[in-house]
Amino acid sequence: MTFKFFVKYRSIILYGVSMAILLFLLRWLELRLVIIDHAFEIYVGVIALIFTALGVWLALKLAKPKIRTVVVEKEVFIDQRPDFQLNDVIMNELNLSRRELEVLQLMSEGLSNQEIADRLFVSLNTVKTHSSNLFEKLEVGRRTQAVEKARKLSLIP
Amino acid sequence: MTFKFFVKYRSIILYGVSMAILLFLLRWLELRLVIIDHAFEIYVGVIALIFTALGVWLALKLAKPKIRTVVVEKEVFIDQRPDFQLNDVIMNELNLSRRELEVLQLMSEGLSNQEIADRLFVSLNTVKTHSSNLFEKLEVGRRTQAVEKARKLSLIP
DNA sequence: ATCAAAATCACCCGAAAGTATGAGGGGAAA
DNA sequence: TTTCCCCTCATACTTTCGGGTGATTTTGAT
Repeated sequence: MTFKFFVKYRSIILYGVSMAILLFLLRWLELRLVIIDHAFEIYVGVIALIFTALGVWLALKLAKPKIRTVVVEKEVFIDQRPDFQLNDVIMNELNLSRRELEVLQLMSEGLSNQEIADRLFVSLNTVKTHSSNLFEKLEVGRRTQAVEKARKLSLIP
Repeated sequence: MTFKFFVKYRSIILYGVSMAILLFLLRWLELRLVIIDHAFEIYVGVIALIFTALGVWLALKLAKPKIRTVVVEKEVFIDQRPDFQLNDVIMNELNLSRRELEVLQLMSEGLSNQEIADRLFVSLNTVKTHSSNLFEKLEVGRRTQAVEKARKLSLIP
């Protein structure tokens, strides 16, 4: 309870204590400077400066820092290419099977036949068979032609 | 010039002037309170409080506001489809030669090495050499990967 | 249950692609 | 002049690809 009170008004309490001590010191100093000419002005000037500094310190402690929000717009370029839409018409026309399409897609991503086999959990022979059937339906002779043609026919993105 | 100087140190100058005026007033007040007991402590206490307030005011004036930057991403849709624009930056970055680019373009059209050789009037070996160099620069292992990567890097349409 | 299509797998073989190594010529820059 | 880069070409070899042939299993429709 009293601890919390102390924590909450810590700065203010410290300021008060500091003020009391300073006043005491200044009073003592006053008694020593009383014989010097213009001692009073110097004395008061010192008080002013010291307590100004104390005020500044207190303000920095208590004041919530101003936060100025700056909004920065950053352009993010997004490829407008809409979501790829598989051309079902061509799929039916060419009578491509689902498996053949899968092989085609992975082929277009640059995978080797063995890699495609690993990806689809089948044997290399199976992939070759599907490739062969795919080439026949697309009427091409090699994978690069298949990929190129499939892209044009919207079978792959 | 002097106007700018004033604007820049406006708070500090005002503080200085305020201090001078206050000292004058307090001096005047001092002469009126000198006959009252404990006048001095009251006098100094008033000084302390007043200049603390001034310090607080000055601190709040001078404190730099924290700048908090909020980045707002603004989506800009670009239509990448129209006229293909060769990415010269990547070309330079990868240090691709003109011949390598030519081979890449024909490769992406589905031509075999021999067909590319016929098209460019060079030998099969030459095409293989260019392909090899191209794969190295693109950090790929086969033509399908090269084509895929080149498309993504806007080296081919 | 039957049948056709799709999927899976194997093997053989030649073609194509890709790697490694080496050589020579021309042009530009230091 | 020397060096570097690009282009061209060759040879030998390895790996991957693709065609051909055939078989079995699975799946979906009737």
